[in-house]
Amino acid sequence: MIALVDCNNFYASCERVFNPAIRNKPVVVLSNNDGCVIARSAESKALGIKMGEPYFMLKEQVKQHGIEVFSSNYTLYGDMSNRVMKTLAEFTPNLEVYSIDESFLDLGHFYSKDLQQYAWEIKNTVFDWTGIPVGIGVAKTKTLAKIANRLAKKSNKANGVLVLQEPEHVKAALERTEVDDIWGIGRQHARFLRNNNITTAYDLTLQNDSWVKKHLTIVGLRLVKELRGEPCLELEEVSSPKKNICTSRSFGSPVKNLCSLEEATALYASKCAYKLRQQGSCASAITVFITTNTFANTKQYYNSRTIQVPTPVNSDLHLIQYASIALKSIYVEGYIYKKCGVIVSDLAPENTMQLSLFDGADTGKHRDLMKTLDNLNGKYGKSMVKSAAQGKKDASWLLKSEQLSPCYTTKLNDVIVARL
DNA sequence: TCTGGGGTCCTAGGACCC
DNA sequence: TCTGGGGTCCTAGGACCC
Repeated sequence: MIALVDCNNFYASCERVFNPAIRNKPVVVLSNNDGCVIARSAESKALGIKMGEPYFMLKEQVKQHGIEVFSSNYTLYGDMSNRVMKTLAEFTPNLEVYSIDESFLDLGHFYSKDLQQYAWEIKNTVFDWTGIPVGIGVAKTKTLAKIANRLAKKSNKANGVLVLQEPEHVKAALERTEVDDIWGIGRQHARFLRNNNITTAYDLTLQNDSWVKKHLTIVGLRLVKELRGEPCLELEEVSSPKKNICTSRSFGSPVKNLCSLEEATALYASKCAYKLRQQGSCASAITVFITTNTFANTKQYYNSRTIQVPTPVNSDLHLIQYASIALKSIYVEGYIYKKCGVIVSDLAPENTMQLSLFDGADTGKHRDLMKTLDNLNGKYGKSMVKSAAQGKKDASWLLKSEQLSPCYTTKLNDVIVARL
């Protein structure tokens, strides 16, 4: 049996743990740049606030209902996530951390225990140890566990924990689940299924395998088998290294000049370089893209450029150099830019790197330099030491984060300031 | 005025090989 | 009218996830 443990309204719950004054108030957390709503407490959902709603369209409601608004604080959420996952690891030797707020737990070894009771023990312990409320669904496959989890949260009777084991319970759950709500069925496939009179998960399990494969590909067929109780998706306990890494942001205020774009590109290139080093990879291709604001009624421009490099790299300085060349080749004056980003691809492990015969990249020197840089920044705070190309920390193009909460769990200084 | 930022996998079609 | 039979690799685009 597999359990899916999912944190309720995760970002909003994180804000509440350290701020008791907002525990019974409606809370929303905004996307980067304070753009739109990405997390809502139960009270905010009840007010009808939608996922992805632009914040500027919400200001009246915020005032009217006293909604507590927060910029997203990924330092805090990442640390809280670690605490939750560590707690979950106490309950099983086999666990897959699926996202920042979800984990699959293999409960196969506990068949003799009462699963319902065990799930409750997990739920209560996570809350006691971290302050984060979770929902738990238990079933024979990952896809069914997802369905159980969803119903666990919806049903008053289940109250956050649902075990689907008996065939009649599984069938009832499938009949209560619309195709749109199945994990792995997105908008397009849901519309297609509805057009074919398949409206519930149960309907889908009755379809013929070859028809499913023809229209929903092999991915859809696996999904249908999982719904029927046949496991097709393994628990992935070790996360495999990323094949692409991207860092991109919208600007806090519109950008026209090349100089600001260069600073932003340098910053994102160095973030990509850091992520590469963290997973022990080097990149052979570096892409830079820039775009105007697609929502605005102004002249639009989008372009990107990919540079293949002779020797794979993961040094800030190399990445920044290549990214700058790419940027200059696509920059056109006269547009108002909203966003840019850096993508690194063709990744290879750094210890099996193929060196170029004609390239004097000084790989060893850069490796030592980056190790020192990472050590210093790890000890004294990120961007303590950085390339001058990244510009100053008060640049106007930087993200808007006007309602940021303190990093309660990772920065002592933040907490002291907050208390004062 | 103001609309996020990451990822993965699959398929079809083209170019190429013998 | 008829015009082989395998393959591989790459890319773009589409679908999905959080």
